Order: sequence, then structure tokens, then C-alpha cells
Amino acid sequence: MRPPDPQGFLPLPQAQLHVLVALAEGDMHGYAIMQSVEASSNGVVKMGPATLYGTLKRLVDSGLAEEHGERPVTDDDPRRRYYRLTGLGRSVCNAEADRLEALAQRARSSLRPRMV
Amino acid sequence: MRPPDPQGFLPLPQAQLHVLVALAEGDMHGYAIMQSVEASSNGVVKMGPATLYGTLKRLVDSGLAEEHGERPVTDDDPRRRYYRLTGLGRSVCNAEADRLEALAQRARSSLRPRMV
DNA sequence: GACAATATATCGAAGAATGATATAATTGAT
DNA sequence: ATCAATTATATCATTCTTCGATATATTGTC
Repeated sequence: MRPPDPQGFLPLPQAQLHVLVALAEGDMHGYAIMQSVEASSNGVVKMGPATLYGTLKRLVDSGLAEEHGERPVTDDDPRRRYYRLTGLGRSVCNAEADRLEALAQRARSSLRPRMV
Repeated sequence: MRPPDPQGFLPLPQAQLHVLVALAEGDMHGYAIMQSVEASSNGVVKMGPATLYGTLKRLVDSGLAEEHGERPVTDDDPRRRYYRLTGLGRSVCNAEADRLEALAQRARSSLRPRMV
């Protein structure tokens, strides 16, 4: 029973990555994740409720995120359900970030080749 | 009739991005793309023929890649079909690389917060 | 009280990715 | 010259993922 290898989750589906990155910035409830994803992508990535809640379910099922009961003292709308990254979720998000960064680098150096 | 906005193609499905990045490194035939994607991801991304040829078709249909008849003098297996990026394909690949780089940055700075 | 925004949830359809399989030409080994 | 492995393209059926639409109820604002 070894701890699951983060690499095994890669490549991560787009929506899952976006939710993980949002949660990396802090624990959040679903609706806040939707807003965060749209805002921090400057409106390029639009995530509707179907994508969000479906994705959230998958993340919880696969152990990358979890719901928890710790609520902020102020501003507690009882409908809200808060989520956080698990340790595994952090590792996977990190691994995927590394992978994508390398990919982006490669694209860059091919598309704008340096003068030799 | 304005030229299509690269941003409108974002976010690009994973397989499409991988093929575009491979083609950014040089014109290639299908089988070479498969190998390139798998090799340069260190085996993390495995693209089978169904994904490859389906994706290639989509890229051509949407004007991001195109087939061409220019073949290398040596080493010409007549079965091969060569593809290249279009101008639009380059722009889109570049825009997506920028987006993913920014996303990876954000993930990084959240996951490994700098000491303040 | 009326209305917009917040918040979660699910259905069914569309889009994307995959494993399996098929076919055939090429290459390398013997 | 024969045989097998590799190269190369292609498609089917299924599964996974994403999306638009819709539903329901609560909260905040005027």
C-alpha cells in the first residue's frame, strides 16, 4: 500500500486543474471557485455549474480534494460547502504545473527561435 | 471578415495542444507526432492512433494545421502524410502557452508561498 | 415585497480521448 | 527470398469530460 504516485494522475483534465489551482490559493466553496477561475483567467475560462460540481465530485472521489466543516466566523452562508486540497492534491497540482511549464517553454523556444 | 482571434480557441483541448507543440518543432507526419509527444513528455503523455488522427482532423478542420506535399528528399516513405502549423495555429499555440505559463506560475506561488 | 445575485444540483447532449482492431508498406534479420 | 517487427494511417465503439439549460432555494438590496 504505497502512497499513490502523483505522476499517475497526469495529464490532468483541464477543469480539474483549474479547480485545484483555485483551491491552492485557499479553501473555497463551489461558487467562489467558479468566480475565481473565470476572474483569474480574465474571462477566458468560463466554468458553469455542471462542469464545476461534476469536477468537484471527481476530485473528491479520486482523493485530490475534500470537503470540510471549518467555516469562517464571519460571512457564513449556511448553503456553502467548503473544499480544500488534500496532500495528494497538492502534489498532483504541483506536478501538473511543472509539466505544463515545461511544455510552454518548449512551445516558446520553438515558436520564437533564438538567433544563432 | 476579420482574421479569427486566437483567444477564441482557448482553452485548447490537451491533445490539440500537444500536437501543435510537436508541430511547432518542425513539420512532421502523424506517426512522428505520436512519438514526439510521448518522448518529450518522458512517457507521461501517451497518444494512441485514435487520439492522434482524430485530433489532427480537428486541427485541420479548424484551420490550425494543414497537410502539405513538401517531402524531404531522403527518407521518403510514401505512406507518410506531412503536416505543418498555419499562421493561426502558431498564434493559438503561443497564446495557449502564455495562458498555461501564467496558470503554472499561479499554482507555484500558491503552493510554495514565499516567506514574508 | 420585488428582484438580482448567490449557491448547490442534475439532466441530457455534445465534444474529446482512448483501447482495440484493421490494413498494408517498409525495414531489418536470417 | 522469407519472415517478423516496425512503421504508418485509419476507424469503431466506448468512455470520459465538458457544457448549456434548467431547477430550487437562500441571501442581500432597493
